[in-house]
Amino acid sequence: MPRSFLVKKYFSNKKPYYRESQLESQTAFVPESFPRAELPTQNNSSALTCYPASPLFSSMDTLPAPLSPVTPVSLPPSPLGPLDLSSSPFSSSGEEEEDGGRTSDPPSPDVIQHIYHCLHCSKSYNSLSALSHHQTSHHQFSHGTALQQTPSLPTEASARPAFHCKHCPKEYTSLGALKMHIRSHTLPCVCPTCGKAFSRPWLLRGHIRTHTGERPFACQHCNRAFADRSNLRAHLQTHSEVKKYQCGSCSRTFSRMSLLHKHNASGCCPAS
DNA sequence: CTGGGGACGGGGCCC
DNA sequence: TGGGCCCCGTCCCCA
Repeated sequence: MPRSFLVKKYFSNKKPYYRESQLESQTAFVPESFPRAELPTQNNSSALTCYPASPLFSSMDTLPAPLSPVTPVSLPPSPLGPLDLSSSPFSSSGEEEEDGGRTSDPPSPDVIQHIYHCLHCSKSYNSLSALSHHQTSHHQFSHGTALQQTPSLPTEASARPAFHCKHCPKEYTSLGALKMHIRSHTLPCVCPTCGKAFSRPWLLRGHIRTHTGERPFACQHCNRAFADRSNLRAHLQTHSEVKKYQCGSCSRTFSRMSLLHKHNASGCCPAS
């Protein structure tokens, strides 16, 4: 089960897998559908090239105190109006970095959109007033019901803000989560050896181990060592009599979820 | 086909 | 608030 607690996934869960052939073509691992995720290439020859403070996020860091979408008063048309992410280096021209202070450019509400969801139904609105207007219909309706556990009058607190990613359909309940997610599109951390880009520095460090051969995670039970802690954890399962993932039908255990899935797919548990 | 390893993505937690 | 790390998970490859 994915641990995507905060994200709604509307499309395939298939994750990008970067083949060796893609590594050879350094542009291949930047999905073309995300044109902003262009790799900074000029500094690739430097030691460890990572751009955690890319102008994109600098822009986001300079956000005014986040205007809560549930603020009951004077909600601007775009809660993130001053935010201009279009001036990121991932836009068509990095020269537009200097554009950060310009006010002529409209904000980019398509980068981060605040959507006000009705808690009573699935409808969404881009303004609190529209949501409030809509929710009056629920208010009127609830008067005729016996439901008393929730306030019949819609409150601002019931308007749940959502932060939408421009690059994909995902939405998040916090700006921080969205910013973290956006890194998976911008891929600011670039391997100096092969040019492969990663969303986070520690992912890059793990990748660099594939070049250096470093394996800091040693198994206590055998002489194997791993570059990745998760792989060590999976390996430790092989030393266990009773493995972590158990078939619900035959009680057979497996070291990995994927093996259990394969087992189920093979027909042991057709019902489940 | 199965089991295991390699590589990596991503959200949550902690500092 | 952001970075580092943890944990869980997936996908692919190979023996």
